[in-house]
Amino acid sequence: MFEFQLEKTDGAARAGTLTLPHGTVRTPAFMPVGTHGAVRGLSMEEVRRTGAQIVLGNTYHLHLRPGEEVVRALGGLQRFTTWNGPMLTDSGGFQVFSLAELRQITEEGVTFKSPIDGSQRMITPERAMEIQAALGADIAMAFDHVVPGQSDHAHALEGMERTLRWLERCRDHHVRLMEASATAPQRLSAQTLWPIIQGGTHDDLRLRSLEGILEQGPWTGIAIGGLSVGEPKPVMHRVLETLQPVLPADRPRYLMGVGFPEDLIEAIARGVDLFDCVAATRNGRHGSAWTASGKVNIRRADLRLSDAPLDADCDCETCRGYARGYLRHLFVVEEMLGLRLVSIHNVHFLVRLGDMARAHILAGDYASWSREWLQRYHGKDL
RNA sequence: GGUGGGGUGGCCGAGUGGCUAAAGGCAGCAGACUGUAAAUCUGCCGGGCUCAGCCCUACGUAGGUUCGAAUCCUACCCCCACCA
Repeated sequence: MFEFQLEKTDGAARAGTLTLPHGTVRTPAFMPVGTHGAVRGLSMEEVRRTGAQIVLGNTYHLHLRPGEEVVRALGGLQRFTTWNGPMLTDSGGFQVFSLAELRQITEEGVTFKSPIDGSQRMITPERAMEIQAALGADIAMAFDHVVPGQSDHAHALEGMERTLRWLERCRDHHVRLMEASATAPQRLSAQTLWPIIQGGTHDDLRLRSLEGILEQGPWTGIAIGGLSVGEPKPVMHRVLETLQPVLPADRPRYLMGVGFPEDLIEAIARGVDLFDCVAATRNGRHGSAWTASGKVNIRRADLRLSDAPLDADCDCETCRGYARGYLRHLFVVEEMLGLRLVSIHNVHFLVRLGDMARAHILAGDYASWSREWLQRYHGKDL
């Protein structure tokens, strides 16, 4: 039920198929982020039409609202959201990083001051597993401790070791929950747990993190966390290169929170199979669109009379039907359709990028194709 | 015709003698965003230059008082309200 078949490698790049209870995912693949159980601005029907194969949800946010028991009562996240396909929930570990001012870390877990009503919420590794079990996604993520990209060795070590200790608790509790769930009346489908490599920008810590993870058991997939959190791109590339040869080849690798189109291209070249990132939808809402020839700010004045689609090479709903001049107009008048249309395009753009990469890995020409792709992308901004 | 209120940068709107090229907002222009506290945030926004500075032009119009005026005085023009 949690199988990964590696179909082809091309250099370090890989094409595979991940089989999950709710469907299969052909990799490399971009996973749109649906924090609150919705990919911001899009209907699940629209998400499907972008070609997305798997969608994320977030433990922290869904725990606060509507509460995991509500989701469980309504049939689990897949049914609740009408996505009905493969899903993955993030553990709330990223909020340890992004809500740094509102939380306190102890060995037991993390206390968050809810930005919604100010109430104190404790998330422990065990709680993160319980919440995710109730949400019922195919893949649950371990509760980790993300440190900023510029963290020194000592701080990165602290986060990495804590993540490792928490992983053990996550794993033990997850096993218990799955056993209990097998006989429970409100049984949701099986769920797998993925560990997360931490260690900041320090290669030795990254390797120790992976080593510790592999000691704790066989996993159906492994995630790389704590990247693109403020460190320079070449540093991220170096960390991926360090991990690539020692990661188990027969397991999918998920680079968390990445990324921009160029990041996908570079990370795929370094052996990554799965991605997620909020940039597609956030930038979409902010009027920034990705195209084959670079980034376009759709509010730009010189697009006023443009009759061209956002991206001439794109076959998404937005590009098939709408001109840049009209999209610009929608942003200028703050019509919400504009936010949605550019978000749809951006999500489709990354999904399609994954598809194209896969095709070229299968064809064995990923290196030359990606070089040309990057050249065109960085060439000029219009 | 009378009485009262008011005319400030593209728009709205602070400002009653120097610290005012003039608060703030809007509009406009440009940019940022990476496991979503984000349909958000940042910068520019009278003109010109040999630009951390300098020079023009500016607070209805014209004149005056003053070392110095968007701010005080006089006249005129226009707008609003009420009364005839």
